[in-house]
Amino acid sequence: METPVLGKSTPEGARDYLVPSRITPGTFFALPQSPQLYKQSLMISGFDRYFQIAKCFRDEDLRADRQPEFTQVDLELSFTDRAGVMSLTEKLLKHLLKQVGRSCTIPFPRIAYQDAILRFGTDAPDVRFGLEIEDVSGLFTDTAFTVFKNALSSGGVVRAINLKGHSSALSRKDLDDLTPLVHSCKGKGIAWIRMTEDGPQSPIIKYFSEDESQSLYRKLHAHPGDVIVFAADTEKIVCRSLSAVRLYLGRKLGLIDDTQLAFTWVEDFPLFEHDETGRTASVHHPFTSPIEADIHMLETDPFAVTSDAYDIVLNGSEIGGGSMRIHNAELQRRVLSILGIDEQTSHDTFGFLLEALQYGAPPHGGIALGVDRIMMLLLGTESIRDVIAFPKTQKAACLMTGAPSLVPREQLDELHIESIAPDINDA
RNA sequence: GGGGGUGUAGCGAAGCUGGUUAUCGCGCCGGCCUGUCAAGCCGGAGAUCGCGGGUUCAAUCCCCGUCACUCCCGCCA
Repeated sequence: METPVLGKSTPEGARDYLVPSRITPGTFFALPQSPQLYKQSLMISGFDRYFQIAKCFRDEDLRADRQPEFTQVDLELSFTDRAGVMSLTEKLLKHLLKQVGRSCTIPFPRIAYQDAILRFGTDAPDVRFGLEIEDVSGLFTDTAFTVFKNALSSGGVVRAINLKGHSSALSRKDLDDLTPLVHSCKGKGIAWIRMTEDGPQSPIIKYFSEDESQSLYRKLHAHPGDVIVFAADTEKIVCRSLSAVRLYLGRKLGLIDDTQLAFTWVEDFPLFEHDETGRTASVHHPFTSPIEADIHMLETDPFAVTSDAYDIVLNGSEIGGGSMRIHNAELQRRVLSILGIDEQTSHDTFGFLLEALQYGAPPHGGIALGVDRIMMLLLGTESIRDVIAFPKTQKAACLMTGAPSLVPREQLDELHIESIAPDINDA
């Protein structure tokens, strides 16, 4: 099934690519960030299966694994559930791997979002190696060590990784080299303790009480030959920092088997989060269903509500994500209302969906898999642009054709557009 | 918007602390040889060292600026 590319701009999610309408002055189409609303409409209208190899567009800054136009295998099923989508996806990927002479065992392991964040510091964990993170905040509630004390008293956390048995492989300089890495994650620094036969060596150990040290070693099962690294800050910064440290050291210590394909499901995401301005936003998108058991606390405790969404991760890269969708108009209204999207805006933007839901929609859900990222991982390349013909540069330009480019003023006039950018009309 | 890296022949790279004709591989051109199959041998062309400025007797190398590409943070699923 194919769906339109010229669609409607929606307030949620990434920045849209806009296309001006010549026929209706002053109005714009948006290129799809995903065919989400179309495929749901198809389910509601009675198609029980859908798939599409879909081009998607998101006007955000680029990364090694991200460019603004990309390709998804987009699929949706009615009368299914999370297990149904997961099972289908696993079979699809297994089949795909077979075609290219690789293999995997299904079902894939699953990890809850909160566990992923705690143990790996990220919702896209690379599970090919250990070096897992442990929370040690509880051991330092009354600590004299100001760095930990300040982090904890302002609501932060102290977490650590025990680099078991790697002490001899890590010089003092190696440990000091972690500092700039942590700085790049907005962290203030990183502390470490080296466990030796002659006792712990560390610039910070002198600030710990005997109790603190002992319970720390017990909790982390620390023995001579180990090195413990710490971060203390807000949870977000600690996770980001230790995740970066973990990956860096995993590579440096040669712990990552790059012939391995380690798939993981990440599930039980929260339904909502605070966006940068502190407002309530969808973690996934506004059509994601909460799990049945949490619906009752949507209004009373929205941030505790778990969503029926799932991501699939391969070797530490998110290669797809999906969810069960809301198939009830009333529930959809409640969620939009919690997101602060007023009745009028809901109606103007998603009215067609709300109306369709009213006629009785089947339970449905699906997933979208990132084709470019999967290709990148299967080929072992380091950039998504290695597997895209005519890729965009980091400034989202096409070097070969020179797009984007200036256009003659007449063309703008026809589209009822006037540019405020300097020199734009001199093409 | 912020931080880091890179820019040397068509392509991929080397060039230590500034010092005579900027090096190597692949490719290209010419010749020789050859039962080819990623051939071999000999010879050759090809570089405003991203661009602009500065320091210096002397700059690919140091400094400032600028452009491009790239990695990361913000942003994005």
